[in-house]
Amino acid sequence: MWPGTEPIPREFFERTADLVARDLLGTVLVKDGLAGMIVETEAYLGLTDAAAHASRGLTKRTQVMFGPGGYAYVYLVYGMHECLNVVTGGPGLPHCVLIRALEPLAGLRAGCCNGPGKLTRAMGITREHYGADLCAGPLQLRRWIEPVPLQIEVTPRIGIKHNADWLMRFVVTRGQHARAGRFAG
DNA sequence: CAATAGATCATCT
DNA sequence: GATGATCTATTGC
Repeated sequence: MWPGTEPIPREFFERTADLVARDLLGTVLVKDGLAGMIVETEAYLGLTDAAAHASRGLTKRTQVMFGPGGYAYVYLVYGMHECLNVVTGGPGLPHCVLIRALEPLAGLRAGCCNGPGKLTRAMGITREHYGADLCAGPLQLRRWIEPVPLQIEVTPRIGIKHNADWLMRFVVTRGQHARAGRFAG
């Protein structure tokens, strides 16, 4: 399944969130028969970033971010939407990357994944996936064995109040369709 | 087409 | 008790 891709090693995630957020563009999120390519991410820089949940310290909700990278941080926003994040940084560096949009590759309808709350609903991701290992397992991130050329835009993050001028949002503006045919049939 | 309002609840103060 | 890393429908130009 998922030809042309491979699992992502944990070292990939154990870097600062800005680097991982950029490099996650073009990678593939898979679950059951569903797959989507990540085309929009945001970096949250832990204790040094007032916009990050982890900036207020270790709580029951944020604890997964204080552990090793490559695990899922899923939480509920606005009482109705779940958001999927990837833990990055590593122990002692509680960074994470919010997955904001996917380009459908398999089993997903067009327009279903252009938003952090929508993509979790489309893929059936809930708080039950809190702490799930994204390097291996049913909910998994995979990268292309052959690199994908992408044009990337960097902008401020959406919907936050603190550090609203930080350029920590990464968006694919070109190239996202380059590999879509691989999963088509 | 742009702006605004309402839904709805876990988490933290 | 207030708030929020959202989405959708509705209102107003």
